[in-house]
Amino acid sequence: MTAIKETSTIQENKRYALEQCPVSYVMERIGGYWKPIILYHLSKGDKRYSELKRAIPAITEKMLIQHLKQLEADNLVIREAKPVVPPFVTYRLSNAGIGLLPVIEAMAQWAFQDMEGKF
Amino acid sequence: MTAIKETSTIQENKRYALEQCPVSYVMERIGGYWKPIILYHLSKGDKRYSELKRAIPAITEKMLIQHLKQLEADNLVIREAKPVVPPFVTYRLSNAGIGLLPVIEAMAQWAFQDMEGKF
DNA sequence: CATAATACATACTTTGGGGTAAGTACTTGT
DNA sequence: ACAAGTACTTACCCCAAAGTATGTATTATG
Repeated sequence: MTAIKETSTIQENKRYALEQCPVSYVMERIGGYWKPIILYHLSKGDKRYSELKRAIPAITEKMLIQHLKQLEADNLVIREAKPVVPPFVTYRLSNAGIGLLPVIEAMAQWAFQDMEGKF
Repeated sequence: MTAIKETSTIQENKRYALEQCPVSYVMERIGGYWKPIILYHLSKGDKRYSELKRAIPAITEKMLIQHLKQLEADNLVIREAKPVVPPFVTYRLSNAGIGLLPVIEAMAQWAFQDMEGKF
């Protein structure tokens, strides 16, 4: 989970951004290549780890759990593991994650309108 | 404006993300450290280049125009330059940019709720 | 005994977004 | 003559996010 140098300018700017701008605050949590896609899939229903993997063929396993862990740490998704073998792990949106649905939907709406040249 | 290697996996994945996920489509356009902040400021009214600079003290001039150019190329902001000297350049949201306001507001709402531990 | 399936972990490498620093053109004010 | 203000541009560097590749534990099944 890649250690972070606390002194770098980029980290200070990140902090600045988070304090100044609610939009940055959100981006910090759902940004990156894969998090939006994962959230989009989970917004359509709970999914097992392997289901997500199959649903997003282009993602590597490293990226998948890395982001799932971060989303879990950020309280956006909840991990549920049944103590069986082979493992059975389900991911679903938390309350905070569900709270993001209006954002997700607003984005989707804009995206489709923009794609169709509506602006 | 940093050349991009067209063959890299990361670029292919970006393309994949854009095609698969409307959320990624939006993030591609408003992502990064500074774009959200710039948009947030412009959402409160048109601004000159120097006004933006003063409004966001932590940003460097390189980052500021770089992102303004990208936002312009992405049709989110409109640049208007009066042919006077010293230069007088104004930036404002385009129709597509204005279309993003619901997204911005949904994000802001979520951010403030999350900050106050509402989830 | 070996392979498959599931859900990860971890060492190593790449790359592109962001940062630093300096320069440009043109005019007004002192 | 020189600094100050405005809106940029350009060359160079760094590092954190993303990618590659391989390994782990456990049990069922042929």
